[in-house]
Amino acid sequence: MLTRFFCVLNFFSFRLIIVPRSLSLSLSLCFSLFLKTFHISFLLFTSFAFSRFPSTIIISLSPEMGFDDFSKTGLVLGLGLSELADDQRTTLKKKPAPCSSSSLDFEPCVLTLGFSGGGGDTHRKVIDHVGPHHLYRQASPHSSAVCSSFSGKVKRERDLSSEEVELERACWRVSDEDDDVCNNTRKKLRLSKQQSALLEESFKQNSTLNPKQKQGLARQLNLLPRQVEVWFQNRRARTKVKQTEVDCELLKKCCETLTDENRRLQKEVQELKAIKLAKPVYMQMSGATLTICPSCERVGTGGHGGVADGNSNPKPKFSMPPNPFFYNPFSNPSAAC
DNA sequence: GTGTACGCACAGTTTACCTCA
DNA sequence: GGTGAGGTAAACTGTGCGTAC
Repeated sequence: MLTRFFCVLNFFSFRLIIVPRSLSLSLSLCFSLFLKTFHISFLLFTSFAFSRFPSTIIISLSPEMGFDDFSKTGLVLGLGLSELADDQRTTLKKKPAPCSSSSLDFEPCVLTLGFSGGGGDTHRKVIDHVGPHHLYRQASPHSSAVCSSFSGKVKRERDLSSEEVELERACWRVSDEDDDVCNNTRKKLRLSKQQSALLEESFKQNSTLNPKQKQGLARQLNLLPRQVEVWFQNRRARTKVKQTEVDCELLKKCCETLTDENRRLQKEVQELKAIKLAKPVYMQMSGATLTICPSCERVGTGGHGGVADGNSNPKPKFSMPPNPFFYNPFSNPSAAC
């Protein structure tokens, strides 16, 4: 229904305009909160939030203010309802939205709050973006990160039609830096060798940073504290992965050693069983101590020659351990591996 | 004691960028 | 030189935990 009618609703000083959705575009309703001199006027205007389009083009339809007024510095609060294309639905199914509408296939809530900068020096900062199923806290330090909260879901949907590309180009283009905002690209920082070396050095000293250290390091490296924080997080993760790989290799070796040991012991058991069947007299010898030579794996009651040979040797050269021996690779890894 | 807000660390994921066949 | 595969690492998201109020 919304796609077929143009509806204007007046509420006191507010004007709500519902614009028909065209092509694969979606409709969003945006609230603009303008801070003017000592009074606040609310504007309600519509915007198109193209379903395949990460940025929201806001068209001011206020009777009191034109687009120029809108571009003045102020707060912009946008609330959008965007209908999803089929492929987007598929994408979203990967991360099911608890509040998704099954019948309308609307992203139930797209809320943005930010500053609308004026003229050629716009400094917009999206504070929060409430997506269809979660709240994004926008903490990215870059101006290019203004749209980065959209980058996760929306960037996968960047196969825009030519029409939409043209519209995308028409979006806020204020400075070179903000081109990234329009293009919705996430520029990736590449740390210099010096920066990496210093970070590594700091990491060796301490794998975690307190806020003061973080600030100091960031200043020293000419980076943002957030970037230093992220680097340390990723570095810790890499360390853990490496350590896990080392542990895995160790366990593999232990497993191999234990398998060999098990094979040897089973063989030993078989031999003992065979000896028991062949010479049951051993078991009838009172006071005799059954011993095994670990090197030649022969059974005896005393000396290395096996059965006591008549020479009274009070102390056998080898004997079974008094208690069963359970190997623990963790308590004694070096012995087995 | 309980609820809330905040900060931090971590696991997992995404993605820009690089290397190499 | 162009290209795709795979790897690396910066950045992001969600979650859990501790702490202060």
